[in-house]
Amino acid sequence: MRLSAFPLNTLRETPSDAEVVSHQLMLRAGMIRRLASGLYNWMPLGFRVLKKVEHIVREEMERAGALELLMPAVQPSELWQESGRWAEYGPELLRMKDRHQREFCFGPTHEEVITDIVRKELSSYRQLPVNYFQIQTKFRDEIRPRFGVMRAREFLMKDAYSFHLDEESLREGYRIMRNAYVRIFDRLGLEYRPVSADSGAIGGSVSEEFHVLADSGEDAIAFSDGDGYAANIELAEALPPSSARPAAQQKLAEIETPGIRSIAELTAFLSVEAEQCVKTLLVEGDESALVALVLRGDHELNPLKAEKLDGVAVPLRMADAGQIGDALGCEPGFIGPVGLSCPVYADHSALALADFVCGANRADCHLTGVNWERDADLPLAADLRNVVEGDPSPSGQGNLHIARGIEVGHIFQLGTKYSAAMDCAVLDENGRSIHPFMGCYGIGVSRIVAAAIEQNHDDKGIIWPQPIAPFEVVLVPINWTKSQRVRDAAGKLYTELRERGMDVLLDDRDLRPGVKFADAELIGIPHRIVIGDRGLDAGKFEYRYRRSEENEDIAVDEVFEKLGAASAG
RNA sequence: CGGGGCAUGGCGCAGUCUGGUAGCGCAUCUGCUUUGGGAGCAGAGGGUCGGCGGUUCGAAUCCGUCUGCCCCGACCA
Repeated sequence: MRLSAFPLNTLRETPSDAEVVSHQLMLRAGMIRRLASGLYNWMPLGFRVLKKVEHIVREEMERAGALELLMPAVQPSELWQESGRWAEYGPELLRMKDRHQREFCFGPTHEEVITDIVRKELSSYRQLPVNYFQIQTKFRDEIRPRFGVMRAREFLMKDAYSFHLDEESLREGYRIMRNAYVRIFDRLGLEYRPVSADSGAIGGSVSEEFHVLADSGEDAIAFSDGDGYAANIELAEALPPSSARPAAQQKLAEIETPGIRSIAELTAFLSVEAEQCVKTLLVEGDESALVALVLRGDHELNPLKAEKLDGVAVPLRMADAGQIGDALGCEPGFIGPVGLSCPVYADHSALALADFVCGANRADCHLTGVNWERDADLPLAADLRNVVEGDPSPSGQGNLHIARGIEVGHIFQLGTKYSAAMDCAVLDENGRSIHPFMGCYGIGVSRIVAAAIEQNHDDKGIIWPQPIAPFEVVLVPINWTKSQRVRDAAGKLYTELRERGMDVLLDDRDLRPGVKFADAELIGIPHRIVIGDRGLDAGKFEYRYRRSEENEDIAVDEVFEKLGAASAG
């Protein structure tokens, strides 16, 4: 591509409403333009990247034996009524009516449609297993779209659905998809991790997410330094402390703590460690009005774990100040486990404390020297907290570390939820009708583009991994308009590189070199070759790798070798 | 949905408090000079100041209303 024929609208200034670096750089590089909240135009430069990601995903899906098809983005409500999700799915589902007042939705996912296809098309176990996939625009009406295409409402997704005669076949199909995902993310050139994940309301037993590691990631993941254990922090189990609870030493005392509501304020006020304090959260119960959850002061509640406790309402709802006032006669900020009449769960770590500090269930008062059994009834023990850096791994090997990740893929063993609800059946070898076991496998194609930038950028701009770079190499001729030799040399190199199948960008604009360098760095082209009279005198081009700080003079006939070697590495 | 904020040329902003008919930087266009890290000079184009209504001799500015967008809220015990 000649840049003189490619409108490249780069911005020197950062648009004010872009918060994360990928969003800023995608706007500055002219890859995307916002159309409305959560809706983006993919400009030619950005679309090239999107297509490259899509291409790798498609190739590996096909290699794994999946069959590509295309389902409508708009789906009739009837199918969603059948699965029960028309009612279950909240306002994230964009619903609409056609001119005959029939209800439709813009598909956020396609389990219903694919199940409908399979029940109509397949009738024998001989046709299983099968895996269908599509790469298609999805819409989810996010509460708060943000971070550009990272959390957009409309986005490009690869979704695949497999159908199996039995669970063993499902596990095999899942394993094949998992391997395909590993190949995909390897090929994309990203640092990533597959982690165990919550299968949530969708059901099924096994589910893994693929995360691109980046400090700005919205998810926290925990992984062990002792073995391959890795899990979303939502799921990572916190093991109970190995040491027994120490004996009580202090007496119970009530102290005045006017206006001291948070653990941070309490530790400053009393000069105690957060680890010696306990916080008591009240959540709504499904039978009793409220349920108390007790955590060590330095720990965070894991809402997913709390939701799974008997007696806790789903979804988890924190009690508000009014409910707390009615039940305890005090405000939030002064709650403690002593003398509570509602069901109480305590995290293992909180339960292992002696002589701890907690709220007194009276305004502006806390208790010190509190001990379980002596002062407060022994609560039910549970794992309630998020794991923290250094916790022992639940795998029994090593300690946990916490990293941040961007979820770019999610694979599930679904089971028969949809095939049963929608009565999708085939005959098995005994002539009996069975509901196939299903797996589903998603990849956020457009999100991968943003995630790649989050992981690969510097203060000058994007640094594309070569497999998804919009162009692999940029040629920067110096003094293009005036120097015939530069034009000849650059033109020749451009043609030769293209003949070798490379994506080449020739910056033939009549601009000063500084502008061209800055643009090339901003849009993140991995390889740069500068062609100038100065170098041509010596029979050399100047080569620079995007990640490098230094130039390298290479002989004219070394270019192909250089780029070949660089692309291989 | 609740709280806060913003809306002025393609982008980033000033002007609003204190009403007098719109300005700066970047970008764009023309000419000349310049050509190894976002050039210089000279000139030019582009804005119903988000919409509607009101107050006023006069509104970007004051009042009301609507719309759009952004941020925070889901860990407070």
